[in-house]
Amino acid sequence: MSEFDLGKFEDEAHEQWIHAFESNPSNLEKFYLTVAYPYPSGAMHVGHGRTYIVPDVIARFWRMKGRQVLYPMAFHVTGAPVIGISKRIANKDEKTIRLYRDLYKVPQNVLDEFVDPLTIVRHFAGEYQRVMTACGLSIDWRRRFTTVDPTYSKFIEWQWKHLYEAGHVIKGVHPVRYCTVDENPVGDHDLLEGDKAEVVKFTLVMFRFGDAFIPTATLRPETIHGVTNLWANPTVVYVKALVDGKAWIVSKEAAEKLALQDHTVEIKEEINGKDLIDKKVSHPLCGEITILPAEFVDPDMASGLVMSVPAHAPFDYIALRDLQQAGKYKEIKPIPLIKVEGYGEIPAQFAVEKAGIANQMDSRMDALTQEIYSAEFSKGKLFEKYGGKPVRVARDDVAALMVEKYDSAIMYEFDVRPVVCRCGNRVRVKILHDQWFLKYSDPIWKQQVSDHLGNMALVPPEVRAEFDRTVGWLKDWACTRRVGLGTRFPWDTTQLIEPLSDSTIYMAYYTIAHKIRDIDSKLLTPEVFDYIFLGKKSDDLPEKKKLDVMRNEFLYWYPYNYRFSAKDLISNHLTFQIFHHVSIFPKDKLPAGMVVFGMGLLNGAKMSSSKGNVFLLEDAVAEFGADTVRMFLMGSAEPWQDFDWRNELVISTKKQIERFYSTIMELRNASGEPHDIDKWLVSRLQSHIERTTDALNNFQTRQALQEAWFGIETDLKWYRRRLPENCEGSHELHTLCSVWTRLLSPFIPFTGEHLWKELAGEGLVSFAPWPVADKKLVSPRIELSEELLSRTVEDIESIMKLIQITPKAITIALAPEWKHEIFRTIAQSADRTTVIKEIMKDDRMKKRGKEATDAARQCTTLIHRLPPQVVTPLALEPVNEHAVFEAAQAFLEHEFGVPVHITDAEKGVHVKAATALPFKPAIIIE
RNA sequence: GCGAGAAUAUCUAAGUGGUCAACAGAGGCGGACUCAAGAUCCGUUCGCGCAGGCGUUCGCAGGUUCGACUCCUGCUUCUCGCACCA
Repeated sequence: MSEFDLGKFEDEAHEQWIHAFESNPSNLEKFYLTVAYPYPSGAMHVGHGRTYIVPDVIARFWRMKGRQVLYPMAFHVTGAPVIGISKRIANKDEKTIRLYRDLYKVPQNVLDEFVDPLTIVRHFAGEYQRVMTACGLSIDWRRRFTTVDPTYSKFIEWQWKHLYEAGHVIKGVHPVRYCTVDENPVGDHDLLEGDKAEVVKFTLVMFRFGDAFIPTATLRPETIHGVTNLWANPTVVYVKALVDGKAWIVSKEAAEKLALQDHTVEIKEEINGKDLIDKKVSHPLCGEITILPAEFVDPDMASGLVMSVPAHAPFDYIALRDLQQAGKYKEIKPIPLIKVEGYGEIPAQFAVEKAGIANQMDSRMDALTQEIYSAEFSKGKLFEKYGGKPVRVARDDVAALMVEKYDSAIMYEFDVRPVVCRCGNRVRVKILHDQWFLKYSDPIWKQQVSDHLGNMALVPPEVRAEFDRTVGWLKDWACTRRVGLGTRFPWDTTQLIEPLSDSTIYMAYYTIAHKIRDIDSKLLTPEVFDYIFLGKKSDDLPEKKKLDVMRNEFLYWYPYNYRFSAKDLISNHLTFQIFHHVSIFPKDKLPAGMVVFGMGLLNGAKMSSSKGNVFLLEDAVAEFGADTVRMFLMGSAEPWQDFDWRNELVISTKKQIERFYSTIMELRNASGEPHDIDKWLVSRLQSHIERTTDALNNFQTRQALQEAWFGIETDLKWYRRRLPENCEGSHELHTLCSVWTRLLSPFIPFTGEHLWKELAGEGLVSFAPWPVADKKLVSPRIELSEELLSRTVEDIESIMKLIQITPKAITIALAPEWKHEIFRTIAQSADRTTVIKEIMKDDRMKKRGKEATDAARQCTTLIHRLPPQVVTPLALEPVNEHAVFEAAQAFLEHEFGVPVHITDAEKGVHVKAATALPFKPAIIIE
């Protein structure tokens, strides 16, 4: 007999699986599932493991159910991250090198090559395939591709041609985070600081100052009527600059920013902040006012100069109050212009005084400012003399008016600062021209997506709300980039197609990925793809025969049945791909379903490569075995729940597999004659088959394992206990071994293959038929009898534990027929509260008096306590309790080591016998 | 702040109106086996109880109901997303 050796099982299986999962169109019904392909910039950890093992278990399940299953894999290598990584490695950045050398264990000679970004993704793509294979993923690797393959680029170009023709691709202007040193837009992952910063749109209110303008930046242009002064910082150096030909006075920083935002800026002279103080400026909407000094004015905030509305801005109010308390500018009074319920005449004053704020350094100032802004925006109304409009309306009206008539401009700025690039430089807002967008805001397109989403199977169903919301909320998506790897944008080849936008319909590409390689990418015109995917015929298509083969592959496999992905992709990728599908493919080729996963934790903390809190998948497989890793990941939580990897739990999973293995090895040769209890075991097995199948149909890997593993194991324990002494199991057990091995093999395929051979199964277990429950083998009566017996055994045990005497004999007293009658009447009645009265109308019961009412009351309680699957059959037909216990007498005597008597409760053996009820005999221990 | 979910015993976690002191697993404790360890098996794991029982529990506070872990309202805490990017 061979030892339990996962490593050996793995070697054996790999040898047999080499080309086993390559999948071609056939006569069988297909099942096509895909999972979001990885961006291979580092090594796989156990969290990735689950992402790809869940679909594998499902793939293996459907394969055994007789479907032609396709599970393909590719690598997403477009985008910017590896560019940054290779730069950092070239710059000998310690942190990056440590991550790759020590955590990901990249050999030095390979690491040296990483200065070229493509080698990084190529290296890890190879690693991914190796580790995925080690995990036993049943992938058709012939279809592997990367998103920079020339043929793939042609496919993307074809897709974009359609999107463009459908009017979904539009050109626009877009403010981005921009690093002036790198001369590139900056993504989230390239920020040292300020990753939460948002770009906000300020209105520059232009105050006339001699021959120049002083622009002040504000989010609240409607408050212009309440401006009492400007604020300038006396310690800051300002500049006079020609902006688009007009003289502006702004901070030095602001001049730089404006140059990035569609303005020509020519600096003429420097002006010290203190020279501006007490100077007069004017604006048509508020007249002449004075520039006052304030230290809180930040030269790096927008224009570096602000207008002061002390009636409505707490900062302005306090700054003015401070100056006035020092005896200056006493003549300036706050000018209220907005009425807002609950904030008195002058909201800023009201709020500051209510909060008891002493000076501008108070930490509550920001919160207070926010509070007043929100209150005024949601409930405030301008005074009648200023138009009387609600603030939310007036704000946009005034802004538009100012731009139109009073020389105002727009300036973009971050709401949180500083924002710092990884290179150490400050990030600015730059307006990009020639920016292309996917018009996800298009209501017609949205509607098509919503309509189709309604037809899709979403797992778990709760995610539907989030999808619906995402579709409603999506705005236009900037879909071109200036840096990174990827396909050139057809209408502006200096730009690249953005990485999320080139990954929306690649599931269709898998169907032809292994064939299209044979065709020179130069021949891959849009007409070629039109033919393959849409069936549009056109003249002189190249390589027509090959195209027909691909057309057939596509028609066979598409649409995919299920797409798997982690839940964080709902708000982008998973929704994008529906947009693109509905735009390009006909209705019968639109995706059928999606399964959304939870996230992974490691020892209770979030997994994160950068924090070093990861456990590499390869190490896990080497340490515990692939089957152990698979079974643990599938069994610890359902796919959509978050899971937690803990080594000690994984170890016990390994023991379970070992126990399963040795049980099968032990049982497979049993050859005894069948006993009654075999019928019970076989009957129970059918329901385990059914429940495991149901669970996997619903992607519930945990539920399936509970049934297929613990469910069967528990029954087997009872079976062995019930087996007569000196009896080995019957040959029925061989069937059980075969069924059990097949039920578990999607989870533990390596052990499965090995055992399948030991059981002399035909071919590979990976392709063996999935067990089907046989209704003929289900016998509810036997299960019910066994239930009665096991409940009685439990009762005896619990009594024995309590009374702590050494028993000499046990008597089981069975309830008389009239109690069964009462039980049935109650169990069948709709209203269990009044049924007692009905029963007592019967003369036979009346004669028994209190004894009968007591029995009725006890039966009611009992019926409530028993599970419905017990009560329902009992209501129709009682169990022959005599027969059950007499057949089990030897078993009971063996269990308890004393003589067991079975008798009728009414034979007067003991007072306790009176407590006997149907399905709950009285127990007398002496 | 906005949107989507979640909260159950030591931990993971099942449970959508009476099958519930609450499936299952892990861990702990006790025992059997053993020279010993591991593995395996058995028992126990809210409190009380020398007869199969009783009491108090499922984030917090209320409510609906004959009856609530399950339904409703409010609160608290946690996770995910909120975009120019994998």
